[in-house]
Amino acid sequence: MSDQKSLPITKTRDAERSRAIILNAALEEFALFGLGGARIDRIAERSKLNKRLIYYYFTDKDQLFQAVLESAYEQIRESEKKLNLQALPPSAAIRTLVEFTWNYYLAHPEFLTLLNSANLHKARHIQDSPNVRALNSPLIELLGQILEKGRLSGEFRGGIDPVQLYVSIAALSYFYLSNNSSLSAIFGRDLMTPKAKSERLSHMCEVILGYVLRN
Amino acid sequence: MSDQKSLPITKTRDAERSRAIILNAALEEFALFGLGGARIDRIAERSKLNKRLIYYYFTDKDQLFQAVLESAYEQIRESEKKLNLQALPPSAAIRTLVEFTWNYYLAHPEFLTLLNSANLHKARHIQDSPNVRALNSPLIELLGQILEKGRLSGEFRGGIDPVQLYVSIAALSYFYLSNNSSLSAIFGRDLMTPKAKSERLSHMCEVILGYVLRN
DNA sequence: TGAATTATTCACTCTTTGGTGAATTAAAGG
DNA sequence: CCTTTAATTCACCAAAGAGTGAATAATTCA
Repeated sequence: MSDQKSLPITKTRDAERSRAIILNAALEEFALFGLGGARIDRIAERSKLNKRLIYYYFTDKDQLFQAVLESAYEQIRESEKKLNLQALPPSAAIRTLVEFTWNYYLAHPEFLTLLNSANLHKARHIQDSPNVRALNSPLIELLGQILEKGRLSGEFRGGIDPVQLYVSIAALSYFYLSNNSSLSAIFGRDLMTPKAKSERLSHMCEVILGYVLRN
Repeated sequence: MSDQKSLPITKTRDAERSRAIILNAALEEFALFGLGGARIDRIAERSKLNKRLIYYYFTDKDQLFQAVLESAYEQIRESEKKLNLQALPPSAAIRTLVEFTWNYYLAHPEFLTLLNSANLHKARHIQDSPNVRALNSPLIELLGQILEKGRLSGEFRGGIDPVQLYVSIAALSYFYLSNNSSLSAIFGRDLMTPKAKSERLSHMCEVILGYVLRN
């Protein structure tokens, strides 16, 4: 009935939406190819928006990358908040943190790749971002409290630096997942089967809890 | 006295030498910028050899990268061999391995960056390289023996998977060093001061030994 | 409804980049 | 030596890639 001959589809405009779409497409691209390998033209294709828009919103490739990083950090911090670790007994809190870290990285492999790119560039994009630095992991403080609580109750050993512990917890998951391809190739063993993954999680819990628990 | 006017410096030729120079220049470049960010022209400049030579010896960028990877793996395997862990008592052997890993990564930051690039590309270059895969870490077998020896003497707990342990030992050093820039930025604390490094090493030894030792 | 503003598209450009064909020069072998 | 072979240089290209000026169309606001 309606006359579709000239298709006068008036395209709706929405800056917020476009920005978000671009950010998401860029996240995919950077995660897949790294900062150096990412292509702005491909990000445009992915987002199905005009390339010029990317520059309109983000100025250049580096600032786009920085925005992507900021958004990725916001997301993980957001998830961390929901953990509600202070409510748990110390050892359960630590175990929960190990599991959370593992599951988060598993569900967000882009985060790992992104961080690798950021570090290849000496974290310049993070240093330039007050936003990310402000997110200054409140988790560390919380972890400090948990360790102290555990120590007072006699469960935990004393003298643990929360930063060292946090880094170690992250390290055990991060390295396994980020380097999974090369490790699998070298050991000639698929490290991503359900069984392998579950074994890894158990191992990591044993290592970390074995360390924090007295005895 | 001698007539230097026409500088008839006849350039000596040496395929092996040129190959090695290129490989080294490529290692630097890839380590600095990653596979995607590396520039063949820059590798030519670094090596002070003609760009065409790079293609003459290595065919293309990917094969050059693969050759660099192979060489890097050969080197670390070579160093590992010199450790002579079998001669040590089990717990000393484990501690030595932790220290070696840390020191090697510290002395060869290129190795970390290289591996990150390889993994970004799903370790395609490793899978395509029989050479690297053949280097199939004899360390794992050795580590298995050490664990068994420790278990029999009652020092170590049982049921430890050498691969998991190896991955964890590598992880603790690798993550700290590879992500040092972003971690330093986020925690607002320089993780590469001599003090910080020595604390990290102690921490890692405690974590790993705390895990393997019975009790 | 019309003017001002903001979002989007179009059409380019200037460089860089991986890669190559063919000439040239040194070393090796007879 | 002289010829053959292997190492090195030269000049070049087509494609890709980051980035931009200016036109256009939707929205907002008066």
